[in-house]
Amino acid sequence: MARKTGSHSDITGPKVRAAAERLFARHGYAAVSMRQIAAEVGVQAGALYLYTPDKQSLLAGLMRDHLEALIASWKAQTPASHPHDRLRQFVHFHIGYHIDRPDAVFIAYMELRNLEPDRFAEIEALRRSYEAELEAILRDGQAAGVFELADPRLASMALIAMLTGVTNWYREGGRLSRAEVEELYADMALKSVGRAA
Amino acid sequence: MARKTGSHSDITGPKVRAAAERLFARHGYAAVSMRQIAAEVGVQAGALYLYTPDKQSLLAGLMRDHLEALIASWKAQTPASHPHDRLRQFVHFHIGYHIDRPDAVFIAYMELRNLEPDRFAEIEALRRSYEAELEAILRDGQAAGVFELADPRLASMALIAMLTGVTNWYREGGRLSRAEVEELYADMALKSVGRAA
DNA sequence: GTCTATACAGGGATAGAC
DNA sequence: GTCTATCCCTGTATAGAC
Repeated sequence: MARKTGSHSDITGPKVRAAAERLFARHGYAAVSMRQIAAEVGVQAGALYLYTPDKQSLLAGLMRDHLEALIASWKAQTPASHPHDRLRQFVHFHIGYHIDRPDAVFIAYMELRNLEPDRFAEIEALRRSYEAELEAILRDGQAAGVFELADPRLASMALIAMLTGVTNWYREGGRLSRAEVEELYADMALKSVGRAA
Repeated sequence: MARKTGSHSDITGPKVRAAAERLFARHGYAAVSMRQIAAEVGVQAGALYLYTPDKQSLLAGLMRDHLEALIASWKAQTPASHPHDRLRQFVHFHIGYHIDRPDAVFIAYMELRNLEPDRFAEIEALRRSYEAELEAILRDGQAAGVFELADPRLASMALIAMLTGVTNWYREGGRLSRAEVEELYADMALKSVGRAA
């Protein structure tokens, strides 16, 4: 048996981050205290400062890690060759990824205003680089004559908002399965950038 | 000339609400203090309690007033007779109304979690009754054979999210005019519920 | 109606013992 | 690595003078 006391930085660090993520998502960054986070982890408030220089760094770290993992995960997908299939692939990926990480998603989209300018710019750049992936798909499809788009930038904003909104209402075990939800959104997305009905 | 001192409750009350709306939207409810609001208005913190019993009532009041005005304003529109035109009318109304009130919109969608259960239920009911207006349009269009919809409830969620997202990026005097934005969103919305291209 | 003054709880963060 | 203890600030809200 390993001894009960000793170094725990390799386990406590992730626990701190997990607790912060859950609490920030549930109550909002500003409404959560370091003491609450500490209580969730089972340590005293002062001990948190072994794992983060301050509260805001904890928030920024969660956001950065989430967005970097999101982008890396998308780029790891084998790209479908036709814009039509590629868009469908994006919809499935985006919804699936977001449904699985509601807390991280919520924080990354809602707590931006609690970052100081430098950190805000960094996180915002990550977010825009992800959005640019969708915009590229739309532009490719437009160039190939597959999509009918008056404005690819606006269309990418509209679609991202539509897709991300799924996290506001989707519940595991609800009326619609994940696969059904993904299919229905993909159908709407594809129709919205196609030729007028 | 009217005297400089005396009763100001008829003017200070609205100023308190306006300041709270601006600050809550900018920094988040939890991050804004009563002292900050008071400073914006030009009174002491204690004086705010002449206009609200507490901070949360101030928030709930802003939300309720916004949603009630939104719903009343939509119901005051002369309904277009065909589902197709009615949906287009909804898109124009929704975007126009939301672009004009970014602060109120932001608060009503983001600060729900800061309400206690009773107030949450009240505000949430208002929000759902507004969403039901869109869902009704979609169902009517489906029944009339104008729209092709696998699931009107999901489609209404998807469209509301898409439309409301415009407040995240639209800026007065930007690349696209209001009218252009409304048109482009209306086109996408109509295509998304139409027949597959 | 607004003010000053203040009560009292809780915030983030640090120091130093163990 | 975690603890207790604590600093100092800020939070909401109230009391009582004017």
